[in-house]
Order: sequence, then C-alpha cells, then structure tokens
Amino acid sequence: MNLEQVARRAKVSTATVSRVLNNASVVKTSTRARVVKAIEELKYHPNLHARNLAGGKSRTIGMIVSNMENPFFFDIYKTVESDAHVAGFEVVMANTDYRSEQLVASIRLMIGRRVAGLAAVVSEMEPALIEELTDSGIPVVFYDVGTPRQNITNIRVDYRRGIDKIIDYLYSLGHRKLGFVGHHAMLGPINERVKPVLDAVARYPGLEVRTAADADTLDGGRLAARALLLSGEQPTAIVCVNDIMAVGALRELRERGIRVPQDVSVTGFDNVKLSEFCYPALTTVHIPRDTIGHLICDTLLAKSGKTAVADHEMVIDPEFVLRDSTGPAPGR
Amino acid sequence: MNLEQVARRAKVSTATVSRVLNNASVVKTSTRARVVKAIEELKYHPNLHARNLAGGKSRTIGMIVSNMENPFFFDIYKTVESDAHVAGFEVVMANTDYRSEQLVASIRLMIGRRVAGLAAVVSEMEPALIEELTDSGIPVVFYDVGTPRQNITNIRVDYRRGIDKIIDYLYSLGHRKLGFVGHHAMLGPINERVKPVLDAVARYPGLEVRTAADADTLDGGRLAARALLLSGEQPTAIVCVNDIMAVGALRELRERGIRVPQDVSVTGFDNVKLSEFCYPALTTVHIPRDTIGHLICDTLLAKSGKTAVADHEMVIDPEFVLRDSTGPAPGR
DNA sequence: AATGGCCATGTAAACGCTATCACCTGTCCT
DNA sequence: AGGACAGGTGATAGCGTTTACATGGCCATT
Repeated sequence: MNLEQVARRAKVSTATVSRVLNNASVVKTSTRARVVKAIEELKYHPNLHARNLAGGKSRTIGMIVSNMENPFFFDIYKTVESDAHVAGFEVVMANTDYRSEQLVASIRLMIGRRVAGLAAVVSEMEPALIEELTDSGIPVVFYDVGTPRQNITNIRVDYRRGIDKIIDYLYSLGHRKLGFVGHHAMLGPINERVKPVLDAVARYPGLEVRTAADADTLDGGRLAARALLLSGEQPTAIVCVNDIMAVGALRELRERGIRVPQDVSVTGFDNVKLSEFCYPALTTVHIPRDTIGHLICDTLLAKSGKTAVADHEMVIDPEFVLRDSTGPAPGR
Repeated sequence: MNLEQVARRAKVSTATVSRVLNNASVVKTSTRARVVKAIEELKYHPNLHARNLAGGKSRTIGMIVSNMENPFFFDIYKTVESDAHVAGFEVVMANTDYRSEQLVASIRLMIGRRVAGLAAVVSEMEPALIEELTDSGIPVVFYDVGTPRQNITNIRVDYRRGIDKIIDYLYSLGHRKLGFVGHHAMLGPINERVKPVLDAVARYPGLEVRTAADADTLDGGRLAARALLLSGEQPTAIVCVNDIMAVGALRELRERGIRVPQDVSVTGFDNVKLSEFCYPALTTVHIPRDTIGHLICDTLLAKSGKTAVADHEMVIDPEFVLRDSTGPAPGR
C-alpha cells in the first residue's frame, strides 16, 4: 500500500513511481504504463500526509466561518471552493458557531495543517490570535474583522452604508419607531453592527430604535422579534441584521396576526436566496458573496504564488433591494 | 518551527517534547514546564502531517455530502461534528454537488488523508467506488445507498413509508391528481425516490401522478412546480421530494395566485427547520437528522476503536408532521 | 556495598513520500 | 573514434513526528 510496493511490482524505483504520480513528463510512455497498471492493480492511494511532509507545500486552503447554518457563509464557501478547485487546491472548512474557543481550536488546526492560505469569515477575532496568524506566515484574508498586516488582507463590507440606505428608506415612508434584531455575536457596548444603526437613527429627528438580540438562526430571529414586540411600544418597522433572522421575525409577526408590511415593515440584510422565497419577500441589502469569494481566492492563491494582489484592504458597497416586506408606516 | 528547535531551547530531546505534546504523564513537572515555555515562546505548532505519518493514525473522520446547500445535510454534519469533537476527532467535509466526478475525487481525497472513518451521505454511489472503499479498509457508513459489507455500515430511512403516509393522507382529503417534484439526482428509469411514489399511487383507484425534476434548490423546486403547472391538468396536490424544493414550489404557486392549501396542497420531506418558517408552514415528514448523525459517529468511532456497533444496517422510520400547507381537495 | 527496579530522559529507526544528484544509455557532432 | 549531450532512471537524503529501545540516576531491598 505504499510507493515501494508499487515500485517493486512495476519493476522500477520509487522515484519513478513518484514521477508518474506527479505527471513529470520525463517518464517514458511504456514505463509509465507499467506503473499505472501496478497502481491500479494494487489500488494504491498516495498518502497525502507523507506527500505534504516531503513536499513542504500544501495545496489546501482553509476557511473558517462563524455559522455555516446561515446560507450567507455557505455561498462564500461555495465560490471559494469552486475557484480553488480550478487552481488545483482543496479547501477545508471549519465552523466556529460563534464560539471563541472553537475559533482558537480551528485556527490552530489550520496552522497545524500548514494550509497554503486561510480565509477567516468570522465576526470576532482576538488580537492574540491575529498575532499568532501573522507569525505563522500563512497568507490570511479576514472578512469584516481586524486590520491589514504583513500577510493579512482585509475584505469588508460597508455595513454602515447598507444600514443607512435601509433607514433612509424607512424614514421616508414615515416610520419613526424602529426595532433592531441582532445576534449575540454582536453584543457589547459599541458594536460593529449596532453602532451604525444607532448613528443613522440619531441623524433623524423623532426617530427612535429599540434593540434585541438572539442566536443567528431562524428561531433566534423569531425570539428577538418577540422580545421587541413584548417590551414597550410596538415598532412600525423591524430592521434585522440579516435575512435569516428576518425570516424568523416574519414568522413571529405572522403568528401574532400582525400583517407585513401593512402593520409592520421588516428588512433583512445579505440578500440570501431565501429572502426571495419567504413571504412576504424581503426588502434587503445585497452583499455579493460571489465577489467576496473570488476576492478571497485571488488573494490567497496569488500570495501563495507570486506577487501580492491589488491592495491589502478592499471594501464592498452593498446595494439596496426593494421587495414586499416594507411599506408606508401605518396611518400615513 | 519544529520539534528539534523546541527541544534545543528547552534543553531536552525531541522525544520529551513529543511526550509533552501528547500528554504522556511520565514527564517530570519541571521539565514539562520548561518545554511548555519553549513551545509558547517559539509559537510552535506541531505539523499535523508529520504527526499522522509517524503515528499512523488519524483522528479525523471524513464526511461527504451531496448538497450542503440543503440544511438537511448540514444538520447531519453538525451533529456528527459535535459528537466527533467530544471524542477528540476532527471532521473534514466534502460537498459533491451531485456531481459524480466530484464524488470520486472526494473519496480518493479522503482515502489519501487516511481518515479514521468516512460517512457518505450521498445519493448515488457506483459499485466500483464501493469496491475501492472496501479495499481501503476504512470504516464507512453509507446513508441511503449501497449495501452492508465488510467494513461498511448502512443507515437508511424508510422513504417508502414516509411517502405512503403522505399519499394516504392526501388521498383521504380527496386529492386525485398529484404532482411530484423531485431532483435531478433521481432521474433514470426506476428511482429510489420516484418508485415509492408511483407504487403508492398505484394502490389507489383513480389516483394519478405527474412528475417533474430539477435542481435540489429553492429555484429548482420553483422551476419543477412551474413545469408541473404548465403541462397538462393542474394537480390538486404537489408532493415534493424535500422541504427545500417544496418552499420553491410554494413561491411559484404564490406568484401565480394559486392559494395553498385552498387551491393546491403542498407537502415537503425532511422536516427541516425552514419548513416551520415558510408560509404556509409545510406538512412534511420528519427525518431525525440528529439520530442519523449520532448513529454515524457511534459506528465510525466504535469501529476505529474496539468492537463493532449493533448491526450493519439500520433503518429509520419517518414520522408524519401535519401543518398548514395541506387541506381538502378543492370542491370537496 | 552490591543488586534490582523504577522513573525520567535520550537515541535512533521508522512513517511514505519528494527532490537532488548521479548514473547509464544512446545519438549526434567534430 | 571520442566526446558532449540529453533523456530516462535509480539511490538516497531529507521532511517533522512518534515510538520502541537503551541509558542513567536514584532509592529500596538484601
């Protein structure tokens, strides 16, 4: 089951078998045929660990995401994987579920695997970990977190602009009492996701917002919406941190007999496929996951190859998408 | 960045460092402390490839799924991963997207990685591949495909019973013209998924069914439903191969102004979380993904350990779940 | 004081590959 | 005829670990 046995059977040296395996074209056709035959007869599968060890290089890129359950992350993963395959790379994925111990474990794992590049599409990242990654020398792309460094490239979405577009629109429809549904990963005094909402709200006279947070799932969205509805005055619009939670909110409203958008408007974020399929279809903001995926791959593969790609930081401007879940504030 | 450097720095041999890394308790506390210090100072991360090579064992289990986009697969993955972590194993996932070349590549990859166990949750599997896996000696669990062998365990869902329950119910509500929405992976003369539908239909006098197939996605469901609606007489009920496609179908009906369930009933399969959150909530059949995940892990981890678990084949009986997407046939 | 054991550690041989270098044939030149 | 050269192949030294096996203290036993 190893090179040597194949070599013996094909009556060549292990070096030659290795050449055949790696498509080095120097092997004579007849020899190659003998080797291939031996490989098949023995059902030989090269040991990837040995290969990586000996070769020193990895042809694998790692990707760490916060919550694969949210199609947003999967969409990115999918385009990264497909780009990577084209370039002859594999990608191994790790899901942290927003747990920071899991993040640490995943990063260590990826370093241990000596991946050729690492994409971290996660919402939180401690400085110590960033340090660890910097020192590892592995090319890294962060999405939405951290700052550019030596071997670290950043891709971020102008979340603030997206929120502004949503709030502008809702304000223009007469909404004055807003609710914001976020997820737990964004708790804390001043959060990347909540702050823009608060700031946008502050720009308009008479505009108010209350926030609630829960898990980044359908159920979480539902629960957060319920919390909003149960505490204080009913908002006329609920702004959600992403589409999944918005779909959860939609259900809570429906079951309470609150009509969307007649009684309450709801907005999502990301423009995940599901946002078109839920009822009513979500007004949301489009984040181009495919672009993000391509950017990640280009960066990682270019770095592991020759020169650095464009810049160390790129920001994406999201686009407003109007659908059926929003309408004029009631009584207007 | 390797064992030797750490050893040098801690003034011990590489063997001792290795012992520290592997928690062998024979190391004197003071020595251990020195080594740990050196490891941290050097930010040393053991090379997993070298480890696997030298150790011969892998502590990684592989999982291959057809379509990670469908939450059904993700749910299984998630419980497998969590069980595996508890046992100190990693899991690497591969997504085939229903492409058989990709399946072949993924299997080869897993064998190359010398995984400690492999879960194949895919819809098609050529005999040659099964052969390859058998020979590899890796413990394998198949979901819904193949037959038990030497090192192969099977888990299957009694799909037929699930379908029977759905069709019985629809028939009792007066439905006589059915539509079936399937996905491409199940094309071909007699299919595992279509056959039970045809058989069930054949049992009832006056019951008819037309089928359509498309991709296993929200869009696919929508398109397949459209095909059903556009060709021939409008069915009074649409049975879908899974929840995702059913949600797609729901949208198509909604946009055509066809009311569910007043005009047309719709059923799903799997009882994915989304089936509660779509509108109307889907009548479906529950497949316990967590049970499947546990079964997979138990089997794989037990095998790689000591004795074999229970049997070589286990079948799961799905449960009918009544919600709002089904009702009496129109005019009855 | 010599013997035996047991702990803690060191030495070195795998593990299965890749990659460098050396070697051997022939060809083709001069 | 004698080299230079190139294409094809073999030998072998790593790659970074783990894991026997060997070694050396040190204490308890006789």
